[in-house]
Amino acid sequence: MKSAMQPASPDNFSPATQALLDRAEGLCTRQGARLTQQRREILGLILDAPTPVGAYDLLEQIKSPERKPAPPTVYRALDFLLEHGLIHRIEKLSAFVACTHLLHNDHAHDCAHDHHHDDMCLHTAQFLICRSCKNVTEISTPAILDAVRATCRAEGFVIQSASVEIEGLCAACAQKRPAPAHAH
Amino acid sequence: MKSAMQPASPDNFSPATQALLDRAEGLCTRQGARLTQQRREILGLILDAPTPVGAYDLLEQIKSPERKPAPPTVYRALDFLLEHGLIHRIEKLSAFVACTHLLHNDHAHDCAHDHHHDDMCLHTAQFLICRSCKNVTEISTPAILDAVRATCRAEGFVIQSASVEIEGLCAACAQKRPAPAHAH
DNA sequence: TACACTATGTTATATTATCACATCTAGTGT
DNA sequence: ACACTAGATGTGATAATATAACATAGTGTA
Repeated sequence: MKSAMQPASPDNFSPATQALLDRAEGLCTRQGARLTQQRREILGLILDAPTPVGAYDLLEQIKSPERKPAPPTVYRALDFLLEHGLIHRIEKLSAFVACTHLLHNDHAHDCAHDHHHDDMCLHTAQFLICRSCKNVTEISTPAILDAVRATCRAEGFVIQSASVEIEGLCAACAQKRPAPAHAH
Repeated sequence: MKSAMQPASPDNFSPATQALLDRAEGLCTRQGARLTQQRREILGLILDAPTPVGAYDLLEQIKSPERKPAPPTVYRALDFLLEHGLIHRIEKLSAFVACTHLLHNDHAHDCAHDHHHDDMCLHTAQFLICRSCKNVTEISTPAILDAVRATCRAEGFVIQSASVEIEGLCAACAQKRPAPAHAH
């Protein structure tokens, strides 16, 4: 009677989440890395969260009567997930979200290298952050990335990573609470 | 004999910096705000720093035998300067830089509203962050901003602020220490 | 088994930022 | 000059985020 409402702690993830975790594991294996239980759990919690999660939120969530992990446990897992492109850090929020490449089942099975290889190696990502509902949407607009690349080429700047964080109101929230047309 | 080498603490700023501070004061006045001594000092230190400065660096710098300010002193000044568009926060570095609009003397005297009004109200900024020499360059590429705006329009997202932070190697450092052409 | 390598546990601490409340100061109106 | 008010600053405590350093345990391989 309660199995459906269990907290998602020690691997009580939904089948959908498990499927994503399995995909992530595949990605890691191909990179010669291991998605351990610990990392899998952290990634699962991030996947299931409706909005970006802070490191200390995760820390609380993985605590149990038997296990009282310390911050490094979480940060190490986060570092791993970041390095392997499974999650992103939203700088403005000091919080973490799953990479959409992982989430989008569209071209499911061998999506492993479906996204542009460039984009991966550049650790590039773009986010729309809603200040009202706290939802964060990862977008992949070639136009923005192209503009960034063009600028860097012009400056002779060698890009290693680029992040675009746009704060404001998402379409849904903008309707409910439209931005005041401020006079000046 | 030592006046030229004094630490830049209690308003020992160069004439050039003083000029910028005066400009900043003008900007504030027009906005009905006051650039107090304290705020002026913090802004001066940021202007004079070669690279972005952390809040606690500033805190150390404004300490003197007579004055031992606490963190809120610095953060309050920083908040003020941010709100009035005189500085930016580099999220990836948790550090602060002067806004280039303030620095560029090109069209000097009444530059107060020279930059696009839009850009100011949007709190928009773009940075090239060199991981080698730590220099940060603020760029103002219309192409990037346009691409961002176009994307948001398409999504129905209302932009309140947007930041683009690009990490890598500046032209100078890229030559000295070229990025390894990594095999895969 | 022995070894090397990776991952995890554990304690302490560093770094960045804010809260809450007291005090002071500058401008305003009388 | 006076009192009033709003903004600015001082002060002490604490919150929130992140890392260092070193010990231990697991995993794959010769």
